[in-house]
Amino acid sequence: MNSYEKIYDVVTRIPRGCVATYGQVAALAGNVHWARVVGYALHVNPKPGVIPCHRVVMKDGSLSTAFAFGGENVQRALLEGEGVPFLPDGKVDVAGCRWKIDF
DNA sequence: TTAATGACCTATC
DNA sequence: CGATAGGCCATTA
Repeated sequence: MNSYEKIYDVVTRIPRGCVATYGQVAALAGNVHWARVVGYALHVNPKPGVIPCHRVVMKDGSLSTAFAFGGENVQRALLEGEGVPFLPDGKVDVAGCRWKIDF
């Protein structure tokens, strides 16, 4: 589906050391209402290893607690490994690491 | 085609 | 601030 392709493309374009929210990815994909669809697309994750799902977080910076690809701690470790700072709340420092579109 | 599901977001109490 | 309800869209059965 083209919708998924767009979502995957956007997620793959997320630079290392940055995080994007579902809503933002959805907005970049073309529709802000695709927030749920983005989650669904990542849930299918037909291209593991190619799609950095760990860079996609909630609007608040929290990680996906419902269906982490292997555990929230793993996602946190991956992000930390890429240079993404974490807050004591266990959330990503979205305030300083939010993906900024570079046109 | 209809109904149900989902890794969301916003508003309200 | 925590919990609940509703809305949004695409995919699947």
